[in-house]
Amino acid sequence: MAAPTEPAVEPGGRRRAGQVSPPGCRPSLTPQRLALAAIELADAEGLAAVSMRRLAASLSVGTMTLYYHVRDKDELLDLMWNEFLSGHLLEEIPADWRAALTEIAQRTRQSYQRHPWALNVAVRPTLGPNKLRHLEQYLTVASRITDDPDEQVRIIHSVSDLVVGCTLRELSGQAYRAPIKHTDHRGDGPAPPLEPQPGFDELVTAEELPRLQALRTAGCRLLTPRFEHALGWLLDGIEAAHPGAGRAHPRAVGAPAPDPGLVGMAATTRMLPKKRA
Amino acid sequence: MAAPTEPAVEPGGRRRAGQVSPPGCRPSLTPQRLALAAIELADAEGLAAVSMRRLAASLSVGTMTLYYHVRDKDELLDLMWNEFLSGHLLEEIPADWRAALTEIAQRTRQSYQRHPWALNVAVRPTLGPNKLRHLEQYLTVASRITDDPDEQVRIIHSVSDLVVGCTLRELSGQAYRAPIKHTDHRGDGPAPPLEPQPGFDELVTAEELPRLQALRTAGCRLLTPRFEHALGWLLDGIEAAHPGAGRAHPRAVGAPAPDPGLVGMAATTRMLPKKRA
DNA sequence: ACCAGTCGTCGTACACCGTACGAGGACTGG
DNA sequence: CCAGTCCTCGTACGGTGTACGACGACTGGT
Repeated sequence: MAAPTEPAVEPGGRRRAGQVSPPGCRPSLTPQRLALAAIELADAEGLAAVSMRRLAASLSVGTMTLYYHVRDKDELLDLMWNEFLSGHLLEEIPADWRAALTEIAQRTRQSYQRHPWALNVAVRPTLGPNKLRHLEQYLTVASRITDDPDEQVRIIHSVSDLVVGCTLRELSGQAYRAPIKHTDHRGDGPAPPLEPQPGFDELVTAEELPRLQALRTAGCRLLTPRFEHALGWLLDGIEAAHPGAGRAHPRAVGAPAPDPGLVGMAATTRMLPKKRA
Repeated sequence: MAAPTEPAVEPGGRRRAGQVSPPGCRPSLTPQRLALAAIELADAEGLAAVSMRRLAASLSVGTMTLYYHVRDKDELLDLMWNEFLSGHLLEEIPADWRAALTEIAQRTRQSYQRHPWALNVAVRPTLGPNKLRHLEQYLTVASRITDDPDEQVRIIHSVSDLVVGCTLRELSGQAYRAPIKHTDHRGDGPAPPLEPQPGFDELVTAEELPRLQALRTAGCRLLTPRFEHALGWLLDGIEAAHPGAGRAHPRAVGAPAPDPGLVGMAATTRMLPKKRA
């Protein structure tokens, strides 16, 4: 309507469509730059610090200027999420599928640990280009295990679900706050000051929670970060379900071992790549 | 200082301590009632609708009244979280440990599906009484697998991590929104309207993402809800690592099967409880 | 040279949020 | 009668996301 050239802006849709920028233009403010600045802010002061005003100020720009490059704050979060996901990508994928899945998983975990705010964004993700690239890497590995596409998806999801769940628990656990008291219990004193594992010791009342009590007396910490065990078990299960999958160093599946704990360790150590293609 | 009786309120600590209520008192407004009303609100209109004003209005009460029963909005969220976790508790725990873990996991999933807002709260959980009860149930099962407390904790975490990760993906996936475009790519047209699996088809550019492209042409949906497979694999791995664990119906671990897909199904169907104690 | 139109920036204003502060009512024990 | 506690709540402050429209710089056509 308004523009003589054809594409430009369609009325109901996005604001700027092409933005291919006639050669000599230096777009000092791009959606990506916004996302990067927002990530810097979130890394430094948490996701709550990422407000449009703060972000604009950190870019020495008016608040409403941001809304020219980004439709919503939601879109800004999507861009942050997409940029964040670039940290999940491997440059090179190991040949052994167990090693490869392990490396992708650990890369993902490191990525989350570097940017803890991403967990809050992860609840509402969009399918961005980096997410697809990440899936592509996962799929590259899964296709070595089976040819069934549905099974590939199941494998991918199971691994990435474990990674996300574990990372979420660990990261949120390290921010544990003062606990709430037993509701349907008479209050037992004015509550002592907090321990390093806050609330755990005070809340476990022994007679109602015998197993937790036993755990406590055994000196077992509830917040153990042993992620490799879980992944090892899952990969063991996947491997057992796909005996035909080519592995560099297959082992006898289900071989009995004297100590159960050592079996878990064995599965874990085996995850390290023993050989490159 | 101010109070003649001893406990009452200590200056630096919580506001009300005992609130044991001399018999005939009907405390029409309790923290739990606040939490329940907030949950009702969140179920109906999402977590964003839970503001102190809206909640107070839904209780026909002044906004600041809430702050007598609750220190923060954070404390309100903690109470909601604790109340939400009561939905994870089983009345009866199956005798078979695989069946028990499966039932706890599925109960947890159902709980999240009923209250999707809980995922946003899950990022910052506190150790409330219901969380402890939930852990206690998990531990009851894990203690049948191994006597090593650390290993028990590892087992519990691996299962619950998988559950949380999977649930998070599923729930956030069913709220997929319009995707963002490839950033470092020339824009390819003004983007068609959205499909039921939004963005997936448009973004997969074939030459850069061959595996995803193959998945797409195979008609494979990316958002498959097959949670049982992942849990089956994980439990297979745990079982293989603990051959001594007493099961009602143990099977030959790692027995080769013709079709890998069917092995997964076999592991899945086996999870159903075959016998009660 | 002029001018229409787009690009990019931004000030103001509005509704909503969490909550600090303090006033005030109801009830209770001395 | 009074002091004290429990409970309620109105007002106000600083924060948020963003709709709206004004404003300058640049550009291509005439």
